[in-house]
Amino acid sequence: MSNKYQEFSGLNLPSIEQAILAKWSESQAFEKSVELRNGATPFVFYEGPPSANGMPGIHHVISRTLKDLVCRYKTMQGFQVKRKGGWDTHGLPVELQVEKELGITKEDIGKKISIEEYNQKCRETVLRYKDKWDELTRKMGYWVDLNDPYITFDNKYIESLWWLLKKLYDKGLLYESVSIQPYSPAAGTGLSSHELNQPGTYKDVKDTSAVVMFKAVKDAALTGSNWYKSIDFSGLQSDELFFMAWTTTPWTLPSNLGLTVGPNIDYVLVKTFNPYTHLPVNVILAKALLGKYFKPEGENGDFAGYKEGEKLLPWTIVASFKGKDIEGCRYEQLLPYEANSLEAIKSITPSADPFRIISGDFVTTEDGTGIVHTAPAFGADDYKVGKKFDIGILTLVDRQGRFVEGLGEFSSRYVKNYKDDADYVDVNVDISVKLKKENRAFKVEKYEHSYPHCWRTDKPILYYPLDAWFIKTTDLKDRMVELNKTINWKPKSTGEGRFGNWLENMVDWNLSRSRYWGTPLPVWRTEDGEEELCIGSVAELTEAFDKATAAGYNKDVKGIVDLHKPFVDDITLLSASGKPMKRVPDLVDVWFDSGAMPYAQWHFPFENKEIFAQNYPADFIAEGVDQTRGWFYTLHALGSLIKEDVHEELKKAGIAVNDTKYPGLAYKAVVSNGLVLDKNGNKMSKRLGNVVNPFETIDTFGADATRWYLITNASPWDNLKFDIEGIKEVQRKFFGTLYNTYQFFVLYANVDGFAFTEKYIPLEERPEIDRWILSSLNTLIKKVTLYMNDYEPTMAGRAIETFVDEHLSNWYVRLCRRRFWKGEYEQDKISAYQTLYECLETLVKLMAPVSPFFSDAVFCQLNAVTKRFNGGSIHHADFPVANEAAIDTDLEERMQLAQDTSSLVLSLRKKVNIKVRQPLQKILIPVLNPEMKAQLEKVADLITSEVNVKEIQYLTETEGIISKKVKPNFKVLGNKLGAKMKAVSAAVNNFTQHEIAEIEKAGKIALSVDGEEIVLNLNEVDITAEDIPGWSVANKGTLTVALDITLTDELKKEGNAREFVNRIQNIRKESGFELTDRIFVQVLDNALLRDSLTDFKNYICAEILADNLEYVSELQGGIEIEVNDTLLNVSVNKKG
RNA sequence: UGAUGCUUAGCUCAGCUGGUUAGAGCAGGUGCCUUAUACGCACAAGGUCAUCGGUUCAAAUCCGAUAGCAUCAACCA
Repeated sequence: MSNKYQEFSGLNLPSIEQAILAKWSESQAFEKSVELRNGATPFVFYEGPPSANGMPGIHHVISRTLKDLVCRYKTMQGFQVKRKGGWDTHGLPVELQVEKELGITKEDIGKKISIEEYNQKCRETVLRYKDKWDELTRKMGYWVDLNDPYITFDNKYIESLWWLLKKLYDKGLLYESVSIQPYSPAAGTGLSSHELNQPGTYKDVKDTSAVVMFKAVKDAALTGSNWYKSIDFSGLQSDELFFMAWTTTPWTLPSNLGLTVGPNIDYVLVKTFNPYTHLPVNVILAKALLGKYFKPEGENGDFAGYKEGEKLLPWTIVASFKGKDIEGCRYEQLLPYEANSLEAIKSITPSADPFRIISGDFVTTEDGTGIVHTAPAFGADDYKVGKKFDIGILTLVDRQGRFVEGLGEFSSRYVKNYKDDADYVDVNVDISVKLKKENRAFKVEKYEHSYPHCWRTDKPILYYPLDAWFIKTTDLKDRMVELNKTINWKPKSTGEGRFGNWLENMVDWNLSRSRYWGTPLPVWRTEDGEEELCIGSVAELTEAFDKATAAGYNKDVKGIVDLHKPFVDDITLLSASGKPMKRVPDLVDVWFDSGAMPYAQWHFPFENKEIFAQNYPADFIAEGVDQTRGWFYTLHALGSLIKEDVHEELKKAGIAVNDTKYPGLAYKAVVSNGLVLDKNGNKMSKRLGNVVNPFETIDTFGADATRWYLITNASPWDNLKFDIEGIKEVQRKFFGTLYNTYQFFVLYANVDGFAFTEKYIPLEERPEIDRWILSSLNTLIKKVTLYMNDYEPTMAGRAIETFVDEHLSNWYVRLCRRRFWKGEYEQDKISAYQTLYECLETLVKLMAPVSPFFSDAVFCQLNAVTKRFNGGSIHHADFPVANEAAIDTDLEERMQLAQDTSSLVLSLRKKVNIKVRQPLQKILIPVLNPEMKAQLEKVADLITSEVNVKEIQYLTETEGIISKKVKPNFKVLGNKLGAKMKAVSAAVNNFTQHEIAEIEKAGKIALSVDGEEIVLNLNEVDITAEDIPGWSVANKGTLTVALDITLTDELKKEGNAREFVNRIQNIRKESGFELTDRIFVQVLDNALLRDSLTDFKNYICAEILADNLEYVSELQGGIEIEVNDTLLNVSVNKKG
């Protein structure tokens, strides 16, 4: 083992990473990092399963970086973090891809290709890019266990899902019902929301819309109501009242069963004329929408003189009332036929009580009339409100999109032109015409709106009642809302806002999908639907199967091999009464697959109950924000739904269960990261060609730089504008700086043989600057730990960046350089080495979670010499813990003061064009209080050497020398004075130097504002030194610095000497001399510089390691150099 | 259409419970190679804090409206 630190041969992150990757795999570093924490408190992480049927993109890198860094951090903190990987394998995208590749459509399945072959194809396709995913996982340094991943198509996985479904079924939480879903009559199929979200499905179309009039029935409820009694019928056109409702789909009118009003919306009764029939009518509509139908100039118009053809409708408001006042009123059916007779309605829904005014919150006064025509079969809202008020349901359109028989002249007509019939006559127009004629239409017009179309047939879809299976999530709503409050959401607003609202407005989970490749719903049913059986395990199925087989069924079925279609569909089971049962055709939503992963990944409850018990719930999960209503929801919903069953199973296994440990929560903390956009803020898409290839990025810039960039550029939950330039900057600025600092350390540590073998020098024996950087370092540890615990890696990373750049590299190392190469190897030097070593070692540990490669490389190279840590990788080490005793805030403050002072002096020098190499005599600093002076005195040496001045002069008694500025301390005074603040502020700003001196001396001053005497105390104003007349002054905050720019001959000479040294050093370097080579120098005598060189000869010789400096009158082969505008001939030679 | 979030320098981002010179980095500008680093350092310049209104002595910050962008949900009379 070498006792020399290994130097990097240039900063090449990708090649460093390759070496580290090789080492990791050879030493099984990941596995070891988990094993080392055996017996430690587990920190549970769930991997959201990616789908490997597509290529991974850069957005996967950010979410996986986030997951990885949390897991690595927690591991370093002493937790055991197992990370079981997983693959999402079912679902529509897989099917669509297979169909595309085979060139088939859904209709061909079961015809051109058997379901068995089709599903086989899906199974093959689904892990197509697994290799690519594995490669990315490896290269980006994502530590996840891919040796034993959960795979959602696995029989065991499906069996766990069946167990869950059975539990829900037994509790009555799994039920079949009708739901209103997008349906394409042209294609004869329901559409998933995914299909509805394909680009181009929403098109602007012009449809015939109608405002129709429903005639109120004067029954007891109506005439007995308060609002009816309030109407003065003497002024009315007639005693007929009409409710006006608007529709863009007149074909739904025969199926009308109710009218919905907003309970708190204001409605009015208006007397007027029907613009088509010109008959006098009284209509009811929302007050806010009057303007849509009536012109202001028609109000209280000439009723008597109104005749046909008159453009202006006279109208008068007769009465006003709220929606809730008319709730329950009845109206006459608009278009009565056989098919929608009350008998027909009752035959479907015996309890139905249709043709009433009902109320719903979804009603708005944005458009229409504020009264919504309600046909429960053809709208989700309609269905819901219809069900609530039990008005029945009529589906007078068949699955081809045709009216059913029994609708008179409309029977059998297509409600939209689904067949591309050139002679198609729009039935909506005919219905409108009929209503016009019957004095039942008030306004008919073409209305343009966007309407969804089937992506396959391009025909308009309609909303249609279809059978579907649901999970009754609404039953558990309160629990889910309560539990959500205990989840640590990052960012918080997503949990409270987006997710919280989603929970508040939750509807039952529509679970079923009419597809082929997915988890089958384990429900078997007799043909008449009377008997049903839900299967909860393979054992149950086997038993039932055997029973049915014994009864003579399943002759051609081999047995239970695969829980997918078509195999399970071939299985016939026997009902309790001995009838055959077939499986219902539905599959379950793939979101159920992923939401069930906490259980199914361990094949719970069939196996691994102890493992499950230790790994539930998750301490942390992270995915894209698009998963809020996806995975985050399904995990949460299932956690709530299945709580008691989980308790029961764990108890059975003798595992202690309580609500604190298993509250029915699937995860305790969740980070939802934003999207990755291109550098212009556009979404990345293949079409635009702005997709960033993660492999290229990592190969070119390294995973560390990429990860660091992704994490520090923006908070994970903000959208990230991905710009390659940003990665380059990170590489240069951050990794470059750290690299140089390491190389610097190694350069000298190798010379001196520093191996941290000397005993740790106590802080109080170290110089100020060492104590300062160690104080800052420990402050940094505190900050980083706090941020990391709060899932704020961005803040953590930025804090590390600042430390490396501003504190360590550009202050500590810069100021301490001499200590490393000058002098003997004794206490001060060792102190410097120990300090810098500690900084480097701690830093790489702090950054290890985010940049796992470079940190490990540096750490191992440091450790190879010092062997302070007994282990193979930084990821096996413990995260640094801050040493409070090392933190000295006063010290950090005064070092800041030194940095600020230096910066001000440099600024002044630049202003007057005097370079730093030219020494100056002094700077003046007005000190406002003794503390400030004391602080400055401690760092005076640092400042003077840094800015090359001889001394600092402190100004305490300042009246007359410097001019001061005073301003009110708004925070303090604002509270005290309130409204008088403005006047006082003006007065204070006008203080003379004398008044400022007075308040400083007396500690208070009285002033008269608006005739009132107000006493100001010293602590209520901020006094700063602003200017020193005749001096060059700069200030920052309360710090003011003046620079004496007088150049005496002495100073000039010294400046020349320094310039000369600089030139000689350059020559040394150019000549390739070793650092320790002694030289001798000859200078061709020059009158202008002679004094400078003689006076500072000793200094010069010491600096340039010259044994002698000779003045000669003649010089051959010399080099011409320029020293402050004077040319000089010198020769520099190595000695010996 | 709704919910949520965002809008601060040319670009990427800070700015805590309101307090008076709104901060960094990059790019651009100027100047600097003192034995770590020119892939660097220093300095200076860059702003109607999206717009309008309100609350307040005081608003980038709190409230309301508008516009634009984004995500999700929906598109319904």
